[in-house]
Amino acid sequence: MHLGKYHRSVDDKGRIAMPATFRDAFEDAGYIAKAPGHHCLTAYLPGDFTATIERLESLLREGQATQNEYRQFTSSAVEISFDAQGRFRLPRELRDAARIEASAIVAGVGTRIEIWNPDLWAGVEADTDSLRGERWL
Amino acid sequence: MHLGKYHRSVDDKGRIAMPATFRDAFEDAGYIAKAPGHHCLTAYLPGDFTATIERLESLLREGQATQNEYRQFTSSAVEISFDAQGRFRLPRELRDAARIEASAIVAGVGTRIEIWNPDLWAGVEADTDSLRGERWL
DNA sequence: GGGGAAGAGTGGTATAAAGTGGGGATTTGT
DNA sequence: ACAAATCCCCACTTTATACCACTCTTCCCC
Repeated sequence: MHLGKYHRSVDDKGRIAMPATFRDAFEDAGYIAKAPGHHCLTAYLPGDFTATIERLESLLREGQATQNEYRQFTSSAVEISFDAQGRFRLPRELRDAARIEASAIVAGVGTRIEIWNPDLWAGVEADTDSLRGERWL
Repeated sequence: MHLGKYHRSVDDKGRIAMPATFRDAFEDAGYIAKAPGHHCLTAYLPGDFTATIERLESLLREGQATQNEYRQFTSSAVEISFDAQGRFRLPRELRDAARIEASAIVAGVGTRIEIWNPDLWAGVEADTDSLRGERWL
């Protein structure tokens, strides 16, 4: 399970340091894809990614998902690897899609890890309307 | 598995550079055919292509596919090879069929690789009606 | 509490690889 | 024989990758 929120710089080559807490879960590789709606990016452990793809392909065969849905998800995804300092490279295409420039928020969101533009992330924290913790605390 | 989206120029000789990520999977050769509906082209690894042909022939025997379907697919296909710079040549016939001119999108779509006219690809990405990622993420 | 070691985050440089454009010889078809 | 298409090199620009260097924090251990 992934927890915690980290602020990271993004240099002009698109390099981001994966927080050390998360890095150990990746065995030298991982995947990044646009989240539906493109508000942020999602980072997957290798196993989680293939499981997600298989779930989507299964829906595709049953006619529950469309070819364009499959195209959008797979074509937005990239495999990442880490350099000796634990950084990975975020292609410009993905940075632009999530409006990420000189810095980003890397957040552990339980089952997944998300990468946000800091200003957009502030919007998540400002959204108190939907907070109804009394149902689950 | 093929992932990622790449923009490529197509010169007046019909040459396209296969993205390096995909190129390694081809052992010096591959196949390109019109996708059903001809919205785009599909590139196959040698093994995937023969498997696709065999699947189609199997459907043909069972009466699930027509002879014209078989004719169209096989006759549209061409074998490709790569030059020293990793480029392959897209015959005019196929470029015209997919409305590809001076540039193209090469997209990894999981089990296959597709080649699109950039404007038509924009239509794929604009198709958000079908986005219901909550079912599989 | 102080000193040292180890790890985490950031920045820069050098080298290799990828992508693009073009020339000229050879082949193909008319 | 001629024009068009194809193939095989070569050259250049941009981008990615692998290293190396430095700072700052944290964590031991004395």
